[in-house]
Amino acid sequence: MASRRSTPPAAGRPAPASPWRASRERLRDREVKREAVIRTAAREFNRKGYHNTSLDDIAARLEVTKPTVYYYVTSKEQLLFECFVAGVEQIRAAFREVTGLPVPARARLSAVLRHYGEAVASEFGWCMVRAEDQDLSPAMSRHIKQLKSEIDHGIRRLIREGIQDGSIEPCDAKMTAFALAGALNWIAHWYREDQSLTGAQIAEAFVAIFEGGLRPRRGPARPSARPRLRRARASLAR
Amino acid sequence: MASRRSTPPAAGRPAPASPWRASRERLRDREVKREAVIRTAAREFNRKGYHNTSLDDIAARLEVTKPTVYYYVTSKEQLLFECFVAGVEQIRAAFREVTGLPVPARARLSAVLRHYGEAVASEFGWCMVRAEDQDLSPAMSRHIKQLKSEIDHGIRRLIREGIQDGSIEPCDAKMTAFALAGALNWIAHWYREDQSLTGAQIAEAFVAIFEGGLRPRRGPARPSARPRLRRARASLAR
DNA sequence: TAGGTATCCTACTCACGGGTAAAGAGACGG
DNA sequence: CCGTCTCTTTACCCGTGAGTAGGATACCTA
Repeated sequence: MASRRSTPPAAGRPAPASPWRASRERLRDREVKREAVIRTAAREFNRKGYHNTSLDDIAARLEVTKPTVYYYVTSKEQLLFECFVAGVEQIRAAFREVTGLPVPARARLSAVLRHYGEAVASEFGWCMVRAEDQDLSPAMSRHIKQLKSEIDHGIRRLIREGIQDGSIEPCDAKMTAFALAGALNWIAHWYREDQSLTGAQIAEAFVAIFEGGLRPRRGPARPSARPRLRRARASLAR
Repeated sequence: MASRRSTPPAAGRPAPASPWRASRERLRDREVKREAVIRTAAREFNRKGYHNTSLDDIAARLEVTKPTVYYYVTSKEQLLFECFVAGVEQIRAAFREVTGLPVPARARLSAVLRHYGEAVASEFGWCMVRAEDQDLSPAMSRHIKQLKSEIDHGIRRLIREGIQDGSIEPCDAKMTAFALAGALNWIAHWYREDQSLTGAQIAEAFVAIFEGGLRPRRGPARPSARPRLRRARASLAR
C-alpha cells in the first residue's frame, strides 16, 4: 500500500527525449518546453491517474525539478486542463472539417466519430475523457463542461440531420449521442494494455458496429434458431 | 481551490437514515451498520470521486467519527473494493439468470445488457465502473481486473453464440463487446445530473440502439439525400 | 565588463487526510 | 456489584504532495 506510484528513476525509455538535458542547443523556445511539460503530464496522468501523479513525478520524467515545472505552468489543475483542451481540440477540428460537406449526415457523423475515436486513443485521450470536474475549481469545471457539452450537441445535431435526410434510422438523438460517445470514450480505459490495434482501426471498427447494429441484415437468411418457447421470452421481459 | 469537498454538515436530507443515532433499538446488527457504511461510501464516491472523499466525510454523513468507520472496515481501499463488488454482483446475477434459456443468443445478450445498464445507473455504478486499479494495491487490483474480465468474456461469448445461431450479424466479438460495455459504463458519468429517466429506461433505449444500428432499415425508402459529390467522399476517407 | 533578464535549482512551508492508541460508555452475564 | 465484551469517542501521529522563497547560473545587451 506504500510504493505504488513507483517509477524507476529515469527509466531509460527514450520516448520523446526531454528538451532540456537532451539538446545542448538550449533553445529558449519557451513554447517547446511548455508543450513538453504538458505532453509529459498527459502521459503520466494516463499511466497512473491524476491523483496518483505528483508534480515531482512529472518533473522527474523531464529530468527537471518541480519548481521548473511551475515555471511553465501555474498549478496542477491547470496542467490537467491544458491536457484536456489539447484532446478536445482534435474533436472540434473534426467537426469543422465535415460541416457543409455535401454528403448524407450519417457519413458526416461517422467521419466525426472516427476522429473522435482516434483522439480518445491518443496521448491526450485519457485527460480529455477523464478530466473530472470534481477535481477542478468551479471555474475550470464550468469551462470543461461547456466544451464537452458543445461536442455532445454537435453529435446530436448530426443525428437529427441524419434522421431528416433519411440516412439515419429515426431514434432518440440524445440517448443515441450518449451511447456513441460513451462507447468511444471508454476506449481510453482499455486502450493501453492492448496496443495491437491503432486508434484509427478501433475507431473504424466501432463506427461499423454503430452503423450496422447487432441484428442481422436481411441477406442469406439463416433461419437456424428461432424463438421456440414463449415462456422464455416472458422471463426475459423481466 | 480550497473548499470544494464541502458538505453542509448534516444536511437534513433524511435519505436512508443512519442506523446509529436514528434507532434507539441499538441492535447489535453489525452487518446492517457495515452495509450502511459501504452504501454511504458508494454515494460519496459517486458524488465527489474516490480521491476527493475523505473518510471523515463518510463518517460525517453517518453522523459518526472516523474511527467508527474503521471499526467496520479496514481501509479506504477495502471500502472501494466492497462497493465495486456490490455493483459487479448484480451483473454476474444477470448472466446466471439467462444461461440456458432457450432463446436466441441476441435475446440473452440484450437481457444481460439491460441488467448491466441498470447496475451502472445504480448506487454502486460509479464504483463498479471507475474503480481504478491504479488506486488499489496490486492484490486487489488483480482481483478487480479478473472480475471485470469475466464479465467481458461473458459478453463476448454471447456475441459469438449469436453469430453462430444467426441472431447476430457477424462481427468482431471483442471489439463489439468493448463498444457495448463502454456505452453502458459511460452512463455512470452522466446519469447523475439528469435523473429524468430511470436506469431501466436508459438501458432499454441503449439496447434498442445496439440492436438496430444507425443505418435505416429497409422500409419506406426515403431517397432524399444521396451522395452527389465524389470529392466529398474522398475527403471523408481521410 | 557591468547590469539585466530568463531559466532552473536547493530548501523550505503547510494543510490534508489515512490510520492508530487508548480511553470512555453502555449492556449483559454471573 | 463486578468484570467483560462491544461499540464509539477524543486526541493524536506522520507521510505525502502542492506550492513558494530566494538564491545560483547562464545568456544577452550595452
